[in-house]
Amino acid sequence: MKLSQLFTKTLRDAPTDETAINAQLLLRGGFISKVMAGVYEYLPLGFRVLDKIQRIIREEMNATGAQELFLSVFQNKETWQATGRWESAKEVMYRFQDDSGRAYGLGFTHEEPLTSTAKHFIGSYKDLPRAVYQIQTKFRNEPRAKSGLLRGREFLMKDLYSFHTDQEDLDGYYEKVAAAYLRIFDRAGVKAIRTLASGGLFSKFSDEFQVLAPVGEDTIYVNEKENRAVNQEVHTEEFLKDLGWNRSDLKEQRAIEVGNIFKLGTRFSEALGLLYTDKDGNKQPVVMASYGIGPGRLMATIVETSHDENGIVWPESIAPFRVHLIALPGGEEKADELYKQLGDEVLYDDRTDKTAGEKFADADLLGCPIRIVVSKKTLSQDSVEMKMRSADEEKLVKISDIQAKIKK
RNA sequence: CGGGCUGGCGUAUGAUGGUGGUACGCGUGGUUUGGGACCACGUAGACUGGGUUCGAUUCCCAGCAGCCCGACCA
Repeated sequence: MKLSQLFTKTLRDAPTDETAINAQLLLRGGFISKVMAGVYEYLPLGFRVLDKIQRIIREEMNATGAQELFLSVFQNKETWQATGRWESAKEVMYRFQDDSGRAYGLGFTHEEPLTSTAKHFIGSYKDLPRAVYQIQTKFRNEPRAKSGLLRGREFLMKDLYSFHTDQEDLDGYYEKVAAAYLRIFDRAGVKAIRTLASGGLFSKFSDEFQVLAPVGEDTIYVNEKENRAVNQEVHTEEFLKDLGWNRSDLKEQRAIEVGNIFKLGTRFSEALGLLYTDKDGNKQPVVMASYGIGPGRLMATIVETSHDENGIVWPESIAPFRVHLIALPGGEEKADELYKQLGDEVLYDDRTDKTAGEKFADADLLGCPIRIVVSKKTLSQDSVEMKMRSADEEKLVKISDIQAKIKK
């Protein structure tokens, strides 16, 4: 991609009404655009990052045996009434009527519609287990949207749902997904800590995946030896005793919840009549679990945990481009040539009306892992300059060696 | 939902109860280029409603919007 052709531009100053680091840097870089509180658009650079995050998630979800699908945003009242959540969730669910008076909701989660759909296909123990997931826009009437992409009213969610004959089968798959989650966060360049938390409406406990950051909304108590934690909500003497942990071993930290997994039991299957026939011919409710990750929140979390005073430092796996190529005077022709050779993962600053300083500042802000500068100076030594975004030092690399140097 | 702060060109910011500047951006022309260029000309702005006042962008009230703290957070 040539910077001279890019849809967006960078901003020298961050808008003053955003204080969260992720919002400031992503807005300045032109990764996202704000529509209203808690509602953001993903622009080309941001969309590339998001796409890479989603690819990682899809790979790991598919590896657990889950199948991708795509449910509807529109929710019908009757399905939600069956579980009581048309009423109990009315504060978080956007609801409205069309001109004929028919009521609709917008999905903030999909247990109800999916359980309802699953009834068409799951009727026997032979149909179990199954796991399906989607990546979709959710709507949630947040009383207080905040912190850029971290808490929005419209946001992306990867939601996975699994269906099992019994608790034991569910437990096995649940642990498989927990391991997949840790791999996802690791691959995306953040250090997530599996954290015990309360189960909300669904169950006694749930597992959250928390990334330490001052902007985080959660307070967790980290057991560094085990790389586990408990959420403040369940930080009680008797609970810690059950875990065999001492309060003195735990460190209080602020953290961002990037994932959450729940054992749902039979709450939804019973309410909506998702039953299967077991080997003995008896009807049994299907045992379910659900598993969420917010790709946009994850993107924001990465910015919160990986930046410096000049801009974002993207992990290689999810950077919008692998290489940021800069042409300085005298290097234009050679830079054009390199741009054609090096392929799709290059953001090429071919602008002729910008100074070197501005190009460097933009490269730092946009945060691609490898910066390559081509100028008269470097070409006089038959070289280009190469600098990693995460490092301070640059070095000269012979033109003939570039291909090999930027390979993963 | 309770509390606080804020509301001005696209962004940042100065001054101001008396016809609104500056920087960046953007446009045109020219000169430039290794860490946020230079010159000239041009472009573009007071959230909405009410009140006080001879006169309100400025003061007051309400609404709306944004941010922050708290509550809430399948």
